[in-house]
Amino acid sequence: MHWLMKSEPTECSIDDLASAPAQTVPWVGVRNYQARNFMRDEMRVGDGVLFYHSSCAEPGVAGLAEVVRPAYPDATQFDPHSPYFDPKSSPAAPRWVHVDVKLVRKTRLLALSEMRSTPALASMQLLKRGNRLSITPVSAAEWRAVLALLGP
DNA sequence: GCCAACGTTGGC
DNA sequence: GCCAACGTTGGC
Repeated sequence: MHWLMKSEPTECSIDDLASAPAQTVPWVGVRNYQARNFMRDEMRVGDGVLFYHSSCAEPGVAGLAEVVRPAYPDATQFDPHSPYFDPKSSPAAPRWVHVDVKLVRKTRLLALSEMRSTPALASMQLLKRGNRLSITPVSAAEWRAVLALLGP
């Protein structure tokens, strides 16, 4: 399958991903059940990821990545000093899990505005009104259309 | 900074 | 289980 994953560049940008050890980051901090369930139940190693910059001056797809580790417990939920701390979770019954994501390649920025004006992408969940979900599935056709826009 | 959209919380 | 209040997301 294919996915779109949002990241605020001030938290983790495509360049941060590129300079991370093994160009891989743990996708910690997701605190939404739908997004968690996608990672826990549906993501497989090798799945393609559109790395999307959100909450910034130029929102859009900034690169391609892939899932390299299946879901496992998010350590930040147990850390009282973390902004992602969840007092209702416990190591015995972890509530939040996440995958690891590895860079495939940085791309040109495919701006949200360009995505909106591309008919082949009109079905993307990202573009639906009121969408806030930080992880959304991308269909095979949408994936191909994005790759075509991004070029080699 | 605004605000629409949506998820979560908690009283009842 | 309902639903109002509140908090968050995220583009603009």
